[in-house]
Amino acid sequence: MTTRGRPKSFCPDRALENAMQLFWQRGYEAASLQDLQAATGLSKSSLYQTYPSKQAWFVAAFSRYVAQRRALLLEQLAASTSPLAFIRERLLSVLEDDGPDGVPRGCMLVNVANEFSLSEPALVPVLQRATAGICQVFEQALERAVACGELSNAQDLAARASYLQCVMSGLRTQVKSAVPADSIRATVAVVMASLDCA
Amino acid sequence: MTTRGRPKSFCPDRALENAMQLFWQRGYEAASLQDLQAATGLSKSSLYQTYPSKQAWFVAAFSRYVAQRRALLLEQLAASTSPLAFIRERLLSVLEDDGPDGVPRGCMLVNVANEFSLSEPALVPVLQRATAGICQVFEQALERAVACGELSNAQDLAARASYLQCVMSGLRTQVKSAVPADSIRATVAVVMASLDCA
DNA sequence: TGATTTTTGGACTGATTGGTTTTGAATGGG
DNA sequence: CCCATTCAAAACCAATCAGTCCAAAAATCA
Repeated sequence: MTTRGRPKSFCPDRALENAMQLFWQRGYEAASLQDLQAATGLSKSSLYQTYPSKQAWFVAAFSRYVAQRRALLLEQLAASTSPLAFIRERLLSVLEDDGPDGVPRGCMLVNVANEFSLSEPALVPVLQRATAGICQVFEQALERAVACGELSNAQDLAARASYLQCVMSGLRTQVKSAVPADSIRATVAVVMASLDCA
Repeated sequence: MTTRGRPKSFCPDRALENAMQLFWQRGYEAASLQDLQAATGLSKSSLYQTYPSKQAWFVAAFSRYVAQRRALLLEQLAASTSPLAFIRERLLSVLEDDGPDGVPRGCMLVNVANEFSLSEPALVPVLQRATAGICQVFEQALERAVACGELSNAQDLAARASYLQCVMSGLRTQVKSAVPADSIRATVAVVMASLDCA
């Protein structure tokens, strides 16, 4: 059972990464097969041999994004000395999110949720788990904040985590609505002040 | 200068309302001209005689939505005895937002912002003004809350208004991510508690 | 009646969509 | 050498897209 025939001449992982970047930036509908070819560098034949459809490419790319993003957040949290600073930085990061064309890419989770609403049953559980995953990271951050004395109110951390995820999504939409950066920063300040209120 | 020839047999306002409902539910790209014909009841010829392109129909429909929504919010605020209750009700209303197909329509402002990011220059000022308009309503509500003693902290009302608009958008995205209703309600509770913290 | 205008509906364009199939060369292992 | 596999490029598919155009019917006014 060894490999026979001509070996793959491209890296499937790299191809998927590039596809992910494409779908992230353009969404599903707006990204055509031509775009997908250009992004991955693969021919149409190779595309359809790797995944059987555009949809399959998309769900693979989206899953990749979800895993990557959660991992990145956890990494940033671990690297941060102050949990609250971590949260503030994450919220403020929506301001530096421009894609190569100067248009904010946003968070692919938010993008996908808004493009499909709940009309694609296959995506619903993925979306649900992904959102919950992000909330978990925020909850972990809040727990640490309590542990290190940055946060006095230790109740309902899960609710506050979901609240933070909600605010994050809202900020992303505001950025895409051309809300001025000062306003975004002011909102972040309100949110940070709200975290420690009785 | 009297009217000559066959009179219009349809109501342009009704047609635009129906077009608005369509674009609200489906977005711009996903709504085809056939859908637009079906929704408005107009023939293709009449469609293109009323507005010169699909884009023109869309911006007209979107402008209509923006005006209508702001008016509705102001009306609800005026009808409400408690400004804070008004805010809570608006936030919770994201839970009752299903379209005819059981899929949440969301807020057309949020939908448009996420579909186009900032890639359509013609939409940017419309989006910006519309978002600011919603914020104004929330700011008015906060002012009233201060006036009637429901809110003790009277500082930075504009920032808190933008914050509420942000939360609203975030909640809409969470609904489209299949976040459970209980979690939504918990988040709303956190937000309401945050409004009055020092 | 005649002039004018809007109606509908269908034919038609040219481009693009996602997807299939074919072809023939490249590249390996057995 | 032979077989298996993969490659890229192109042809091809039916469907759909937004948009244009035309013709004939219908409805009003002068």
